[in-house]
Parts: sequence; structure tokens; C-alpha cells
Amino acid sequence: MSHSPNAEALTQRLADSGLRATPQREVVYDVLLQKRDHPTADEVFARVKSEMPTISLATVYNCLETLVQCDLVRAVNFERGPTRYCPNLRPHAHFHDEKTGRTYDIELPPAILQTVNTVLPSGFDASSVEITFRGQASAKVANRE
Amino acid sequence: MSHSPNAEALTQRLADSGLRATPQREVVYDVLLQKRDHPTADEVFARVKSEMPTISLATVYNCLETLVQCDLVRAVNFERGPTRYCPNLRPHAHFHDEKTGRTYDIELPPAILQTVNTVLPSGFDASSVEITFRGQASAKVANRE
DNA sequence: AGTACGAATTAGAATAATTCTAAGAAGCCA
DNA sequence: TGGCTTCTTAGAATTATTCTAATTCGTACT
Repeated sequence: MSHSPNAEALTQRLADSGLRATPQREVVYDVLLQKRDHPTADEVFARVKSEMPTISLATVYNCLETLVQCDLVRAVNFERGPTRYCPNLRPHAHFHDEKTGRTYDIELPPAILQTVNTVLPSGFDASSVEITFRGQASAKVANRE
Repeated sequence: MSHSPNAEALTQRLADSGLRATPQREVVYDVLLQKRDHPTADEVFARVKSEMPTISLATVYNCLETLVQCDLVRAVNFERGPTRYCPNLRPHAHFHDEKTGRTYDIELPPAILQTVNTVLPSGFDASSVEITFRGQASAKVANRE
């Protein structure tokens, strides 16, 4: 009963890779799901500490790496600076607001991915595509969050 | 007569931003154009030193930053690790070969950019898009370079 | 229940990439 | 030439991440 609602899915995915569902991994995954911005490892560390004060930063890095390996979380790098983590697994692009520094997920219709893939000359076999927009989001959008 | 063929364009662009065309900036820009892979600042530093042994790493960082500001060079970050620099100004995507670590430029027909922009909900105003593929390039492609 | 063994966590040291600082050199123009 | 600003430089500082080696945990056997 102390399990978070995501614990089962997490346990399953980890088991698929021969890994254990530890309390640290659960709490790291939970904080990512709770606030779906795109936190850095440090920010995750700060949030996790309030629930589990004894956790170490190294463990947060380890857990995030593990979650990325299991395809439960995406690591995102669009500018120089710390890696950010994103628990949204559906195909989506990112919109980076240059004024506020905030990052939004933009859902992608499957058709667009196919279209984008047509630009690849023969000989290039892509397993994934990443699309990142930069620009300005209106105040309306900013408040929605 | 000691000018590189790109010196004029460089001087012009810098002047537009109220900046000077220094020997350091010229040589940094030149090495980027000479070998159109996607070098890190350290790699640029190594190449530049053979032409200008007294240049410092800090200056290479400064010059690269300046060139990016003037839109003569693009800074690229697709994975955790050092920023890479790319003198290709035409709209293009990147293909990152996961086996070799090599990065290829993929030319983009203008139409595709418009199509991609249609995925943005209202309220998002993009000034640029970045598209990055990950996957495998065939041996044929690898040799072409 | 006890123990053996691999997996996971931890603190702190180490490394890598980048930025900062303060001093000096170079270019420009009155 | 003198004075102002821009640029470069070396080295220190900072930031993000990874590594190391020592513990702890979990599971599975007895």
C-alpha cells in the first residue's frame, strides 16, 4: 500500500532488463511524473531529498541513467548545460522558450515522423528522430501549465 | 594576400555586429570550413594551434561564441558531452551514427520545415527548428566523406 | 535463522567542459 | 601620441558528471 501508482509498471520494466525496483528508483521515477517539467539531475535530487533525505546525488544520477536504459525516461540535451529528463514516452517534440527558458512538450502526429524521415538519403537508417523548436510561447501558453 | 578566401564574408558579418575581424577569429573560422566534420572546441583548438601556436583555448571558446552570435556557425548539442560546431548555414538536419559517433549533415528542402511547423499549437511561435536523427549509416555513406 | 553473492547505494575524489577574472596587447581615432 | 575600447591570454574557478572503493541490501540457498 506504500507503493506509488507507477510502481508496477516500473517494476515490470526494470525486471525486463534484469534489474530491481528499489525505493530510490521508485522515488526518482515518481518525482519525474509528478511535475512534468524537464528537470536536471540536480533538480531531481532536490525534489527527491524531501521524500528521502538520505539519498545521494550519485544515486540520482544512477537511477536516471537506469530509467533511460529501460526506456522509461528520455534524456534531453538541447543546449550546453546539464542534461534534462523527461518521462513523456509518447512521440513528441520539444519547444524551448528563449525568454523564460521553459520547455514544453509538443505532441507529434505519427504521420509527421514518416514525413520527416523522407528527407533521409538512401544509406541512412534512423532509429529515432528528435525535433526541437526554439522561440517564444505566448503568455496564454505559459499560464496553462 | 594573406587573407583566406572567407575573410571578406567574415569581416562583413563581424562588422555588422560591431566587431573586428581578428587573426584569431579568421583562423578559427577557416579550420571550421576546411574540415566539415563537427569538431568540439578542443578539437578546433588542436587544429588551430598548428597554424597559430600561441592561441589560447579561452580565445578559441571566445571566437566560437562570437561566430555563433554572428550566425556564421551553428552550435550543436545532441548528447551530453562537449558542444560541437558546424559552419553549414543552409537549413539542414543532423544524422548521428550511433556506431561510429560520426555526424552527417542532411539537407532539408524548405517545404519540410513548413510542414514540421504545422505541429505547433497556437501560442507557440518558433524562430528555428532543429532535427536530429539517430541510427546507422551504411558503409557506402561512411566512405563518401 | 544464517550465510553467501551479486546488485545497489553512498560519500567523496577525480575528471571534463566551460566560464570567469584580471592583466596585458592591439587597433582606432581625435 | 594619448586615451579609449576591444580582444586575447593564462590560470583559477565553477559546473556537470563519472569514478572508486567501501558499505548495505536483497535474494536464494541451506
